Amino acid sequence: MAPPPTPRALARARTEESLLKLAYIQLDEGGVEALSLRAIARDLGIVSSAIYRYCASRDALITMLVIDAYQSVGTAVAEAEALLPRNDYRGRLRATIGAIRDWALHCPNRYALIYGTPVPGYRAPEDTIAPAALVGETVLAIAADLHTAGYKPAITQALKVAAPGFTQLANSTALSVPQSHVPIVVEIWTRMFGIVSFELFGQYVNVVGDPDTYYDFVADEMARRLGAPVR
Amino acid sequence: MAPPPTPRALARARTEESLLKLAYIQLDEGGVEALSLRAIARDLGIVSSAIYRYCASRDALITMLVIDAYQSVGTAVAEAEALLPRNDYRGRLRATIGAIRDWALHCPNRYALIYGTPVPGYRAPEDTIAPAALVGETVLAIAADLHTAGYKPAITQALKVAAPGFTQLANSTALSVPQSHVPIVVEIWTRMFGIVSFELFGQYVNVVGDPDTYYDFVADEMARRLGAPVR
DNA sequence: AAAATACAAGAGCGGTGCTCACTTTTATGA
DNA sequence: TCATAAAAGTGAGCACCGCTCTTGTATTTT
Repeated sequence: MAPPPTPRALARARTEESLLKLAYIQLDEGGVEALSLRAIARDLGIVSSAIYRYCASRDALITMLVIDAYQSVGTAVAEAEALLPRNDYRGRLRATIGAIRDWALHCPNRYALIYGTPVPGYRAPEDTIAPAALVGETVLAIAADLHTAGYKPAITQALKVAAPGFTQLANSTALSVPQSHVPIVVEIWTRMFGIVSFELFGQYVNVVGDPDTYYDFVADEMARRLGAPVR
Repeated sequence: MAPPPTPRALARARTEESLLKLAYIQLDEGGVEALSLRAIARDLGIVSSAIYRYCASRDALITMLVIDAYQSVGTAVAEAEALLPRNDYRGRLRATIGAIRDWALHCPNRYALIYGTPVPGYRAPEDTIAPAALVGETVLAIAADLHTAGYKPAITQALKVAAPGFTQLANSTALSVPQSHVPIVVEIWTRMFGIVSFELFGQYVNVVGDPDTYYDFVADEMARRLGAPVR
């Protein structure tokens, strides 16, 4: 079925790979703004106009990086969270936010790319939706396990908050989370990135003196919020 | 004491004002990326190099806009929150996050400027610290009033989270908030911007179906978190 | 009135994204 | 096998950007 790849196809694959690698170097070193197709072409040993054989536009390049970044952080989170015993709910939450944080500190510009200001004029294409849901899925799984184990969050009112995406996710992944818990999951999911963003974007400078302790603090709060037993 | 302003000084003041006005138009219409000193010079009827008489660099321009934006949102929040009865804590929290949200939706690019990705290479100068604290001050005041009124948040553990900035703020403004409540204030303050950022930056697309209800929901949660009586 | 200061102009440097006409290389089907 | 089509690469060019530097002019200040 698969015909042997022609030399040209191989060369293209190599070039595309190098292109992405160079793009990441630029991104990591100087943020989105530093992304320059001309510079990539130069490093690729190619004339500036030839780069458009491999990349329709600067925005297209950014989209590739966005998707890749979502997958990267999603995987990092899933792996970190998977290391903990399933019934250590607080630990799993701590691992989740900790993995987000570590990933973000490790490649801040990639984090900013997906959780910071959307790049101007750039509308996220459909392709980014699925990978963007990865971390939410992890949180949802923790909530589902809690529910299965019989732990209940303190739902003090029956506010019907429509959360179509997460509800759909819960259904499609066969995670058993009651409808009424979904907004809480959205809340927790939001809080995780809110905290990491504030730390990374400098809002915590002179505000939070000891981030590690603070992360422990908020992880406990999240666990409590979801009804998990806390040490 | 004030010598009569010379014609030249008047002209300069006028030019500086127009410059800022034009900068805001660019910012509002196209985001930070659209900020172009050359374009401003053009609109100002001035040659491109002459703009540097009024603005040391593009970064300097951005700094002006950043400070102004912090003050703008801080004022909007303070005014909205001031309208509510002092003992309607839940309402005050709702008004605070609501004002942030309204302001952000009204001028999304200004919001992104201060709460989104820090602009590349740009380090926030000292001048931005004070105005950046305005919203935090409002939240702190609500917490202080709650404390004075005898309401207590559920502090379940004596986690010592250093929050120098807020603590200092509490002292300097003579707001009576016990040390142990400060991390909770930081948490609430973070949550507010986390939610607005997620909405504004598109993370809630296909996730939160009804933002208004969701904001009501989270405001209740914040009130409860701070120990306020909820309807 | 003279000297110092502020403002404006214009040319220029090196950089960007992107297009277009063109040549060269590679793959494929008659 | 060989012509033809498709893909890759070239180089010139357009319109923009931030920023610098020199030169000339207008306004203040001494």
